[in-house]
Amino acid sequence: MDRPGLTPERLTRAGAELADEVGFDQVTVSALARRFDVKVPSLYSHLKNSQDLRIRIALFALNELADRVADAVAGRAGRDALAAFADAYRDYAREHPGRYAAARLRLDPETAAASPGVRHAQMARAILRGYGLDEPDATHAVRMLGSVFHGYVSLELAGGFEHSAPNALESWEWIVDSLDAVLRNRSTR
Amino acid sequence: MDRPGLTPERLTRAGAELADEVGFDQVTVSALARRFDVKVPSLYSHLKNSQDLRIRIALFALNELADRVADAVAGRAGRDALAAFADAYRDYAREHPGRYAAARLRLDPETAAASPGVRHAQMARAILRGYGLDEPDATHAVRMLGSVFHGYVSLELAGGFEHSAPNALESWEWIVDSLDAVLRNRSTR
DNA sequence: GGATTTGCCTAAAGGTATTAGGCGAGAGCA
DNA sequence: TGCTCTCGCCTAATACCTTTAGGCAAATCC
Repeated sequence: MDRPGLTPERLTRAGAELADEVGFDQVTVSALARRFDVKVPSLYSHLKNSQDLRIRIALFALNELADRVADAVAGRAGRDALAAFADAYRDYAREHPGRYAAARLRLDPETAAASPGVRHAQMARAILRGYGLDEPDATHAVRMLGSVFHGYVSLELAGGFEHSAPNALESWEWIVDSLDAVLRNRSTR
Repeated sequence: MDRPGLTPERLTRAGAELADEVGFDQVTVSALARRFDVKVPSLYSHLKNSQDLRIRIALFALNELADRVADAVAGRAGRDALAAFADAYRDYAREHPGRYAAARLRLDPETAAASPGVRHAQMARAILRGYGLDEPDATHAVRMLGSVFHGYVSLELAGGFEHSAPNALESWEWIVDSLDAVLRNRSTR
């Protein structure tokens, strides 16, 4: 009787893949057990419960996304950095819609504070340094960028831009341009 | 044996209330049956299934939100109209988080095309008329507004702005100002 | 007033989440 | 080599949600 070698890490990764295939809300302990060809209760030695699984997937996705964004913006500044950040964000969501949905899971404050989510905020601030914004403008700007990126990607993934011209990429570039213009205008320099 | 007088409309409205109380993803046929003090299968004479219930709640919420927005922007133009639109949107989401979540339910294309969602797009376009945008800028702008409003409200409802200064309202106003500035800049007039 | 329709009910099957407890295989030790 | 212990997956069982099939009684219609 071969043991499948379940670990929280393998389960999390498989859960992330499952999310991309069938949607994050279809990620279930049962489906994961089927994927490993084990019985459902076997997973409960490695996972606290169903919500624990979802949180692990969310943290996994946040980390992966933060890595991508960090990589994309490295060595860039100003408009370049903004566009790289934006594209990294959108591309990740398009490649991994289930993981992206997972990354939006509401985390309790302690978990969130210790999560890779803080890396995201730091990177957004780093990009804004190029625009010379003082507080509280910098915070407002971080929130605006987060809102636009998340909002656009959500609407695009939901199919909101599928059946009308112009295509989603054109609007995305127009919007990134607009954000760049706003930030330059807000600059105190 | 008094009959509770179930109808799809009453079930939908009660479902919307339930969503605001316990969250849209906790809205279940069982919970609704409990609320009416009837047995679960009784609801299946009035609802096709669980998904049908969710769709009805989504359409209900979309309609209600469109009414609110229409009311808010009536008689306004330019920056005034934009702010009224934005605030109506945000206020609805804060008052009715469950219904707001319902309104984000992904609808199949036919349902969406016949849904109150089209009213939303029309109202957004109406507001943009005041800014004198030609196509395709107008479409880009509609998408940008939708993204920002939806993104901001999602992040705020998820508690993203709770534990940091400045407060969510200040950022909201800063962002609406920024949008107004962008749109004025994009104007061909 | 009798037939029909309507509206909620019981019964039943299937899926997911979760806990409790069992059993066998491999690790450590003599 | 043989004993013990632990670990990892298993069976059993409970509970809740969804959905279908079919029954029964009250309301409605002629």
